[in-house]
Amino acid sequence: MALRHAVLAALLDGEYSGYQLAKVFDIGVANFWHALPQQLYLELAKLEKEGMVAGRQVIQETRPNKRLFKVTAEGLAELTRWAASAAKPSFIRDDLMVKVQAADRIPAGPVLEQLDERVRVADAKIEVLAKLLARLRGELDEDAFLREGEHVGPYLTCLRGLRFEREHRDWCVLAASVLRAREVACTPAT
Amino acid sequence: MALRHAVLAALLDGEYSGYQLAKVFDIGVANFWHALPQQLYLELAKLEKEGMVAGRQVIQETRPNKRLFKVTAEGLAELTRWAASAAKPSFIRDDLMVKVQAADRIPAGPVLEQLDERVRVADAKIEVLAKLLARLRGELDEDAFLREGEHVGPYLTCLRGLRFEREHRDWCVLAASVLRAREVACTPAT
DNA sequence: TCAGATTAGTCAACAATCTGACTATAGTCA
DNA sequence: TGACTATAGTCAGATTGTTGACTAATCTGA
Repeated sequence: MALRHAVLAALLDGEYSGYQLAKVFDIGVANFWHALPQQLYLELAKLEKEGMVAGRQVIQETRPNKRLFKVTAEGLAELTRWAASAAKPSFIRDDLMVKVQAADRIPAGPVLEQLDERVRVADAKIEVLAKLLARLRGELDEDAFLREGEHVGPYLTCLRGLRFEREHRDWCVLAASVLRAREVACTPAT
Repeated sequence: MALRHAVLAALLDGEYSGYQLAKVFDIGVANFWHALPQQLYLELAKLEKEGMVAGRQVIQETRPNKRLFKVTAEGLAELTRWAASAAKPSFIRDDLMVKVQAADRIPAGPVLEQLDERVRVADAKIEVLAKLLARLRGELDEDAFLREGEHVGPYLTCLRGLRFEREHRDWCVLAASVLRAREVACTPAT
Protein backbone atom coordinates (compact mmCIF):
# COMPACT_ATOMS: atom_id res chain seq x y z
CA MET A 1 0.00 0.00 0.00
CA ALA A 2 2.59 2.52 -1.03
CA LEU A 3 0.83 4.12 -3.97
CA ARG A 4 -0.65 6.54 -1.47
CA HIS A 5 2.84 7.51 -0.38
CA ALA A 6 4.05 7.92 -3.93
CA VAL A 7 1.09 10.26 -4.49
CA LEU A 8 1.88 12.23 -1.34
CA ALA A 9 5.55 12.50 -2.35
CA ALA A 10 4.60 13.71 -5.83
CA LEU A 11 2.20 16.30 -4.40
CA LEU A 12 4.96 17.82 -2.27
CA ASP A 13 6.07 19.56 -5.44
CA GLY A 14 2.96 21.70 -5.53
CA GLU A 15 -0.76 21.65 -6.13
CA TYR A 16 -1.97 19.33 -8.85
CA SER A 17 -5.24 18.11 -10.23
CA GLY A 18 -5.66 14.37 -10.74
CA TYR A 19 -5.11 14.91 -14.42
CA GLN A 20 -1.91 16.91 -13.93
CA LEU A 21 -0.70 14.42 -11.35
CA ALA A 22 -1.09 11.67 -13.92
CA LYS A 23 1.21 13.61 -16.27
CA VAL A 24 3.79 14.31 -13.60
CA PHE A 25 3.72 10.69 -12.54
CA ASP A 26 4.31 9.56 -16.05
CA ILE A 27 7.58 11.38 -16.56
CA GLY A 28 9.01 11.63 -13.04
CA VAL A 29 7.58 9.24 -10.50
CA ALA A 30 7.09 6.47 -13.07
CA ASN A 31 10.84 5.96 -12.87
CA PHE A 32 10.26 4.20 -9.58
CA TRP A 33 6.52 3.85 -9.25
CA HIS A 34 4.25 3.17 -12.19
CA ALA A 35 0.54 3.93 -11.89
CA LEU A 36 -2.39 4.45 -14.22
CA PRO A 37 -4.50 7.63 -14.08
CA GLN A 38 -7.48 5.65 -12.77
CA GLN A 39 -5.45 4.53 -9.78
CA LEU A 40 -4.40 8.09 -9.05
CA TYR A 41 -7.95 9.46 -9.11
CA LEU A 42 -9.05 6.69 -6.78
CA GLU A 43 -6.12 7.18 -4.45
CA LEU A 44 -6.61 10.95 -4.33
CA ALA A 45 -10.25 10.39 -3.37
CA LYS A 46 -9.23 8.03 -0.57
CA LEU A 47 -6.49 10.35 0.65
CA GLU A 48 -8.91 13.26 0.71
CA LYS A 49 -11.46 11.27 2.70
CA GLU A 50 -8.74 10.50 5.22
CA GLY A 51 -7.62 14.11 5.40
CA MET A 52 -4.16 13.43 3.96
CA VAL A 53 -4.70 15.79 1.05
CA ALA A 54 -6.99 18.79 0.66
CA GLY A 55 -8.75 19.50 -2.60
CA ARG A 56 -10.14 22.78 -3.81
CA GLN A 57 -12.37 23.39 -6.77
CA VAL A 58 -11.03 25.62 -9.53
CA ILE A 59 -13.61 26.97 -11.94
CA GLN A 60 -12.22 27.34 -15.42
CA GLU A 61 -13.85 29.04 -18.33
CA THR A 62 -11.94 27.67 -21.26
CA ARG A 63 -11.44 24.18 -19.79
CA PRO A 64 -13.52 21.78 -17.72
CA ASN A 65 -13.35 22.63 -14.03
CA LYS A 66 -10.82 20.79 -11.93
CA ARG A 67 -9.89 20.06 -8.35
CA LEU A 68 -6.40 20.88 -7.14
CA PHE A 69 -4.93 18.86 -4.31
CA LYS A 70 -2.20 19.58 -1.84
CA VAL A 71 -0.73 17.59 1.05
CA THR A 72 -2.07 18.48 4.50
CA ALA A 73 -0.06 18.48 7.74
CA GLU A 74 -1.60 15.12 8.43
CA GLY A 75 -0.50 13.83 5.06
CA LEU A 76 3.03 15.00 5.69
CA ALA A 77 2.97 13.28 9.09
CA GLU A 78 1.82 10.05 7.47
CA LEU A 79 4.57 10.29 4.86
CA THR A 80 7.14 10.93 7.59
CA ARG A 81 5.90 7.98 9.61
CA TRP A 82 6.01 5.71 6.59
CA ALA A 83 9.44 6.92 5.48
CA ALA A 84 10.83 5.83 8.84
CA SER A 85 9.44 2.29 8.51
CA ALA A 86 11.43 -0.39 6.72
CA ALA A 87 11.50 -0.18 2.93
CA LYS A 88 10.60 -3.24 0.91
CA PRO A 89 13.22 -4.44 -1.54
CA SER A 90 12.83 -2.89 -4.95
CA PHE A 91 11.43 -4.92 -7.75
CA ILE A 92 11.36 -4.84 -11.50
CA ARG A 93 8.98 -6.49 -13.91
CA ASP A 94 10.09 -6.72 -17.47
CA ASP A 95 8.47 -8.87 -20.13
CA LEU A 96 11.35 -8.36 -22.48
CA MET A 97 13.91 -9.77 -20.06
CA VAL A 98 11.74 -12.88 -19.74
CA LYS A 99 11.89 -13.18 -23.51
CA VAL A 100 15.67 -12.76 -23.58
CA GLN A 101 15.95 -15.40 -20.85
CA ALA A 102 14.30 -17.83 -23.26
CA ALA A 103 15.84 -16.41 -26.44
CA ASP A 104 18.21 -19.30 -27.05
CA ARG A 105 15.34 -21.82 -27.02
CA ILE A 106 12.76 -20.00 -29.08
CA PRO A 107 12.92 -18.02 -32.35
CA ALA A 108 15.01 -14.93 -31.61
CA GLY A 109 13.70 -12.78 -34.48
CA PRO A 110 10.72 -11.16 -32.77
CA VAL A 111 12.74 -10.64 -29.59
CA LEU A 112 15.41 -8.83 -31.58
CA GLU A 113 12.82 -6.47 -33.02
CA GLN A 114 11.53 -5.71 -29.55
CA LEU A 115 15.05 -5.06 -28.27
CA ASP A 116 15.57 -2.56 -31.09
CA GLU A 117 12.26 -0.91 -30.28
CA ARG A 118 13.25 -0.68 -26.62
CA VAL A 119 16.45 1.09 -27.57
CA ARG A 120 14.41 3.70 -29.41
CA VAL A 121 12.02 4.14 -26.49
CA ALA A 122 14.90 4.37 -24.03
CA ASP A 123 16.65 6.98 -26.15
CA ALA A 124 13.51 9.10 -26.16
CA LYS A 125 13.15 8.71 -22.40
CA ILE A 126 16.79 9.62 -21.86
CA GLU A 127 16.27 12.84 -23.76
CA VAL A 128 13.16 13.75 -21.78
CA LEU A 129 14.89 13.04 -18.47
CA ALA A 130 18.04 14.94 -19.42
CA LYS A 131 15.89 17.97 -20.23
CA LEU A 132 13.91 17.62 -17.02
CA LEU A 133 17.12 17.47 -14.98
CA ALA A 134 18.49 20.53 -16.76
CA ARG A 135 15.26 22.37 -15.96
CA LEU A 136 15.39 21.35 -12.29
CA ARG A 137 19.05 22.41 -12.09
CA GLY A 138 18.42 25.82 -13.60
CA GLU A 139 21.58 27.91 -13.64
CA LEU A 140 23.56 25.60 -11.39
CA ASP A 141 25.76 22.73 -12.50
CA GLU A 142 25.05 19.31 -11.10
CA ASP A 143 27.50 19.36 -8.19
CA ALA A 144 26.38 22.79 -7.09
CA PHE A 145 22.71 21.81 -7.36
CA LEU A 146 23.22 18.68 -5.31
CA ARG A 147 24.91 20.83 -2.67
CA GLU A 148 22.63 23.85 -2.63
CA GLY A 149 19.68 23.42 -4.97
CA GLU A 150 16.09 23.28 -3.84
CA HIS A 151 14.11 20.05 -4.02
CA VAL A 152 17.05 17.77 -4.35
CA GLY A 153 14.76 14.76 -3.79
CA PRO A 154 13.07 14.82 -7.20
CA TYR A 155 16.43 15.57 -8.78
CA LEU A 156 18.02 12.49 -7.26
CA THR A 157 15.18 10.22 -8.30
CA CYS A 158 15.20 11.56 -11.86
CA LEU A 159 18.93 11.06 -11.96
CA ARG A 160 18.36 7.43 -11.00
CA GLY A 161 15.77 7.19 -13.75
CA LEU A 162 18.21 8.57 -16.28
CA ARG A 163 20.96 6.20 -15.27
CA PHE A 164 18.54 3.30 -15.34
CA GLU A 165 17.43 4.13 -18.86
CA ARG A 166 21.01 4.44 -20.06
CA GLU A 167 21.95 1.07 -18.56
CA HIS A 168 18.81 -0.47 -19.95
CA ARG A 169 19.54 0.95 -23.38
CA ASP A 170 23.13 -0.32 -23.38
CA TRP A 171 22.04 -3.75 -22.25
CA CYS A 172 19.42 -3.97 -25.00
CA VAL A 173 22.08 -3.07 -27.56
CA LEU A 174 24.41 -5.72 -26.16
CA ALA A 175 21.72 -8.40 -25.96
CA ALA A 176 20.56 -7.69 -29.51
CA SER A 177 24.08 -7.84 -30.91
CA VAL A 178 24.89 -11.07 -29.07
CA LEU A 179 21.67 -12.76 -30.19
CA ARG A 180 22.10 -11.48 -33.73
CA ALA A 181 25.66 -12.77 -33.98
CA ARG A 182 24.57 -16.18 -32.75
CA GLU A 183 21.59 -16.30 -35.08
CA VAL A 184 23.90 -15.72 -38.04
CA ALA A 185 26.35 -18.33 -36.74
CA CYS A 186 23.54 -20.90 -36.43
CA THR A 187 21.65 -20.28 -39.67
CA PRO A 188 24.19 -19.13 -42.26
CA ALA A 189 21.78 -20.05 -45.08
CA THR A 190 19.15 -17.45 -44.11
CA MET B 1 -0.49 -12.45 -17.10
CA ALA B 2 3.20 -12.99 -17.69
CA LEU B 3 4.11 -14.85 -14.51
CA ARG B 4 3.26 -18.02 -16.41
CA HIS B 5 5.79 -17.09 -19.06
CA ALA B 6 8.46 -16.26 -16.51
CA VAL B 7 7.86 -19.71 -15.01
CA LEU B 8 8.10 -21.37 -18.42
CA ALA B 9 11.32 -19.46 -19.19
CA ALA B 10 12.84 -20.48 -15.86
CA LEU B 11 11.89 -24.12 -16.41
CA LEU B 12 13.75 -24.20 -19.73
CA ASP B 13 16.89 -24.57 -17.64
CA GLY B 14 15.87 -28.02 -16.48
CA GLU B 15 13.46 -29.89 -14.27
CA TYR B 16 12.54 -28.22 -11.01
CA SER B 17 10.15 -28.78 -8.16
CA GLY B 18 8.04 -25.84 -7.01
CA TYR B 19 10.35 -25.45 -4.06
CA GLN B 20 13.49 -25.45 -6.21
CA LEU B 21 11.87 -23.11 -8.69
CA ALA B 22 11.24 -20.66 -5.86
CA LYS B 23 14.98 -20.69 -5.07
CA VAL B 24 16.03 -20.28 -8.68
CA PHE B 25 13.55 -17.47 -9.11
CA ASP B 26 14.90 -15.70 -6.10
CA ILE B 27 18.45 -15.38 -7.38
CA GLY B 28 18.03 -15.35 -11.14
CA VAL B 29 14.58 -14.49 -12.43
CA ALA B 30 13.88 -12.07 -9.58
CA ASN B 31 16.20 -9.66 -11.37
CA PHE B 32 13.38 -9.01 -13.78
CA TRP B 33 10.36 -10.78 -12.37
CA HIS B 34 9.71 -11.01 -8.67
CA ALA B 35 7.31 -13.67 -7.38
CA LEU B 36 6.53 -15.35 -4.07
CA PRO B 37 6.66 -19.14 -3.67
CA GLN B 38 2.88 -19.30 -3.26
CA GLN B 39 2.40 -17.72 -6.65
CA LEU B 40 4.77 -20.21 -8.24
CA TYR B 41 3.01 -23.24 -6.80
CA LEU B 42 -0.31 -21.88 -8.00
CA GLU B 43 1.03 -21.06 -11.43
CA LEU B 44 2.66 -24.47 -11.81
CA ALA B 45 -0.66 -26.11 -10.97
CA LYS B 46 -2.45 -24.01 -13.59
CA LEU B 47 0.23 -24.64 -16.21
CA GLU B 48 0.05 -28.36 -15.57
CA LYS B 49 -3.72 -28.37 -15.93
CA GLU B 50 -3.33 -26.63 -19.28
CA GLY B 51 -0.64 -29.05 -20.42
CA MET B 52 2.11 -26.41 -20.59
CA VAL B 53 4.28 -28.23 -18.09
CA ALA B 54 4.47 -31.90 -17.14
CA GLY B 55 5.03 -32.96 -13.55
CA ARG B 56 6.37 -36.24 -12.28
CA GLN B 57 6.38 -37.51 -8.73
CA VAL B 58 9.78 -38.22 -7.17
CA ILE B 59 9.75 -40.40 -4.08
CA GLN B 60 12.46 -39.41 -1.65
CA GLU B 61 13.47 -41.26 1.46
CA THR B 62 15.35 -38.67 3.43
CA ARG B 63 13.18 -35.74 2.32
CA PRO B 64 9.50 -35.16 1.69
CA ASN B 65 8.48 -36.34 -1.77
CA LYS B 66 8.37 -33.78 -4.52
CA ARG B 67 7.05 -33.17 -8.01
CA LEU B 68 9.46 -32.16 -10.75
CA PHE B 69 8.16 -30.09 -13.65
CA LYS B 70 9.39 -29.59 -17.17
CA VAL B 71 8.10 -27.59 -20.09
CA THR B 72 6.09 -29.52 -22.67
CA ALA B 73 6.09 -28.92 -26.43
CA GLU B 74 2.84 -27.06 -25.92
CA GLY B 75 4.43 -24.91 -23.23
CA LEU B 76 7.30 -24.05 -25.54
CA ALA B 77 4.82 -23.15 -28.28
CA GLU B 78 2.94 -20.87 -25.89
CA LEU B 79 6.20 -19.21 -24.84
CA THR B 80 7.16 -18.74 -28.50
CA ARG B 81 3.78 -17.26 -29.32
CA TRP B 82 3.95 -14.88 -26.37
CA ALA B 83 7.55 -13.86 -27.11
CA ALA B 84 6.45 -12.69 -30.55
CA SER B 85 3.68 -10.46 -29.13
CA ALA B 86 4.45 -6.91 -28.05
CA ALA B 87 6.29 -6.49 -24.75
CA LYS B 88 4.88 -4.14 -22.15
CA PRO B 89 7.20 -1.39 -20.98
CA SER B 90 9.27 -2.43 -17.98
CA PHE B 91 8.44 -1.09 -14.60
CA ILE B 92 10.10 -0.68 -11.27
CA ARG B 93 8.60 -0.24 -7.86
CA ASP B 94 10.85 1.05 -5.16
CA ASP B 95 9.70 2.32 -1.79
CA LEU B 96 13.08 3.80 -1.07
CA MET B 97 13.04 6.01 -4.15
CA VAL B 98 9.67 7.37 -3.03
CA LYS B 99 11.30 8.23 0.28
CA VAL B 100 14.25 9.94 -1.39
CA GLN B 101 11.81 11.89 -3.55
CA ALA B 102 10.38 13.33 -0.34
CA ALA B 103 13.66 13.45 1.58
CA ASP B 104 14.03 17.21 1.48
CA ARG B 105 10.62 17.74 3.07
CA ILE B 106 10.70 15.12 5.79
CA PRO B 107 13.35 14.03 8.34
CA ALA B 108 16.18 12.49 6.30
CA GLY B 109 17.70 10.41 9.11
CA PRO B 110 15.68 7.20 8.69
CA VAL B 111 15.99 7.43 4.91
CA LEU B 112 19.77 7.67 5.23
CA GLU B 113 19.84 4.51 7.32
CA GLN B 114 17.79 2.70 4.72
CA LEU B 115 20.06 3.89 1.94
CA ASP B 116 23.07 2.51 3.84
CA GLU B 117 21.24 -0.77 4.35
CA ARG B 118 20.42 -0.95 0.65
CA VAL B 119 24.10 -0.53 -0.18
CA ARG B 120 24.89 -3.56 1.97
CA VAL B 121 22.11 -5.62 0.41
CA ALA B 122 23.20 -4.59 -3.08
CA ASP B 123 26.82 -5.51 -2.35
CA ALA B 124 25.72 -8.97 -1.25
CA LYS B 125 23.57 -9.37 -4.36
CA ILE B 126 26.42 -8.22 -6.60
CA GLU B 127 28.65 -10.91 -5.11
CA VAL B 128 26.04 -13.62 -5.62
CA LEU B 129 25.41 -12.56 -9.21
CA ALA B 130 29.11 -12.29 -10.04
CA LYS B 131 29.58 -15.86 -8.80
CA LEU B 132 26.54 -17.10 -10.70
CA LEU B 133 27.85 -15.52 -13.89
CA ALA B 134 31.29 -17.06 -13.38
CA ARG B 135 29.60 -20.44 -12.90
CA LEU B 136 27.51 -20.05 -16.06
CA ARG B 137 30.60 -18.98 -18.01
CA GLY B 138 32.68 -21.94 -16.90
CA GLU B 139 36.10 -21.92 -18.55
CA LEU B 140 35.25 -19.26 -21.10
CA ASP B 141 35.76 -15.52 -20.70
CA GLU B 142 32.75 -13.28 -21.14
CA ASP B 143 33.22 -12.40 -24.80
CA ALA B 144 33.80 -16.02 -25.76
CA PHE B 145 30.79 -17.15 -23.75
CA LEU B 146 28.54 -14.57 -25.36
CA ARG B 147 29.73 -15.82 -28.75
CA GLU B 148 29.75 -19.56 -28.19
CA GLY B 149 28.45 -20.46 -24.73
CA GLU B 150 25.30 -22.47 -24.13
CA HIS B 151 22.22 -20.84 -22.62
CA VAL B 152 23.23 -17.30 -23.32
CA GLY B 153 19.72 -16.13 -22.37
CA PRO B 154 20.06 -16.62 -18.61
CA TYR B 155 23.57 -15.20 -18.83
CA LEU B 156 22.36 -11.99 -20.45
CA THR B 157 19.57 -11.51 -17.94
CA CYS B 158 21.88 -12.10 -14.98
CA LEU B 159 24.32 -9.64 -16.49
CA ARG B 160 21.51 -7.09 -16.58
CA GLY B 161 20.77 -7.90 -12.95
CA LEU B 162 24.39 -7.37 -11.99
CA ARG B 163 24.60 -4.05 -13.79
CA PHE B 164 21.34 -2.94 -12.23
CA GLU B 165 22.58 -3.74 -8.75
CA ARG B 166 25.82 -1.88 -9.34
CA GLU B 167 23.99 1.18 -10.60
CA HIS B 168 21.54 0.97 -7.75
CA ARG B 169 24.36 0.68 -5.24
CA ASP B 170 26.22 3.66 -6.67
CA TRP B 171 23.09 5.77 -6.69
CA CYS B 172 22.32 4.90 -3.06
CA VAL B 173 25.85 5.95 -2.11
CA LEU B 174 25.45 9.22 -4.01
CA ALA B 175 21.98 9.96 -2.62
CA ALA B 176 23.12 9.24 0.94
CA SER B 177 26.18 11.46 0.64
CA VAL B 178 24.17 14.31 -0.89
CA LEU B 179 21.47 14.14 1.77
CA ARG B 180 24.03 13.81 4.53
CA ALA B 181 26.00 16.83 3.35
CA ARG B 182 22.83 18.89 3.23
CA GLU B 183 21.68 17.72 6.63
CA VAL B 184 24.97 18.90 8.15
CA ALA B 185 24.73 22.18 6.24
CA CYS B 186 21.20 22.80 7.56
CA THR B 187 21.59 21.77 11.17
CA PRO B 188 25.17 22.58 12.18
CA ALA B 189 24.21 22.52 15.87
CA THR B 190 23.33 18.82 15.88
C1' DT C 1 -17.42 22.32 -40.35
C1' DC C 2 -16.19 18.07 -38.82
C1' DA C 3 -12.78 14.94 -36.96
C1' DG C 4 -9.56 14.30 -33.67
C1' DA C 5 -6.84 15.73 -29.78
C1' DT C 6 -6.60 17.64 -25.06
C1' DT C 7 -8.40 18.57 -20.56
C1' DA C 8 -10.89 16.55 -16.63
C1' DG C 9 -12.72 12.81 -14.49
C1' DT C 10 -15.64 8.30 -13.19
C1' DC C 11 -17.12 3.41 -12.86
C1' DA C 12 -17.50 -1.60 -12.75
C1' DA C 13 -15.60 -6.05 -13.52
C1' DC C 14 -11.97 -8.82 -13.56
C1' DA C 15 -7.20 -10.52 -12.89
C1' DA C 16 -3.10 -10.59 -10.27
C1' DT C 17 -0.64 -10.25 -6.08
C1' DC C 18 0.28 -10.34 -1.22
C1' DT C 19 -0.41 -11.62 3.67
C1' DG C 20 -0.37 -14.93 6.79
C1' DA C 21 -1.48 -19.07 8.46
C1' DC C 22 -1.22 -24.06 7.89
C1' DT C 23 0.53 -29.29 7.32
C1' DA C 24 4.29 -32.52 7.13
C1' DT C 25 9.06 -34.83 7.46
C1' DA C 26 13.93 -34.85 8.31
C1' DG C 27 18.28 -33.04 9.82
C1' DT C 28 21.28 -30.24 13.02
C1' DC C 29 22.95 -28.30 17.17
C1' DA C 30 23.21 -27.43 22.08
C1' DT D 1 15.26 -33.67 24.36
C1' DG D 2 13.83 -29.57 22.57
C1' DA D 3 14.49 -25.82 19.45
C1' DC D 4 15.47 -24.49 15.04
C1' DT D 5 16.26 -24.91 10.14
C1' DA D 6 15.46 -26.85 5.56
C1' DT D 7 12.62 -29.34 2.43
C1' DA D 8 8.06 -29.57 0.16
C1' DG D 9 3.73 -27.78 -0.44
C1' DT D 10 -1.34 -25.74 0.30
C1' DC D 11 -5.19 -22.51 1.22
C1' DA D 12 -8.31 -18.57 2.15
C1' DG D 13 -8.99 -13.78 2.18
C1' DA D 14 -7.84 -9.17 1.39
C1' DT D 15 -5.65 -5.79 -1.22
C1' DT D 16 -3.98 -4.04 -5.57
C1' DG D 17 -3.82 -3.34 -10.21
C1' DT D 18 -5.59 -3.64 -15.02
C1' DT D 19 -8.98 -3.36 -18.77
C1' DG D 20 -12.17 -0.98 -21.04
C1' DA D 21 -15.93 1.70 -21.43
C1' DC D 22 -18.12 6.10 -20.32
C1' DT D 23 -19.33 11.49 -19.79
C1' DA D 24 -18.35 16.23 -21.21
C1' DA D 25 -16.26 20.38 -22.51
C1' DT D 26 -13.01 22.94 -25.48
C1' DC D 27 -9.37 23.54 -28.78
C1' DT D 28 -6.85 22.61 -33.27
C1' DG D 29 -6.09 21.68 -37.93
C1' DA D 30 -7.61 20.18 -42.54
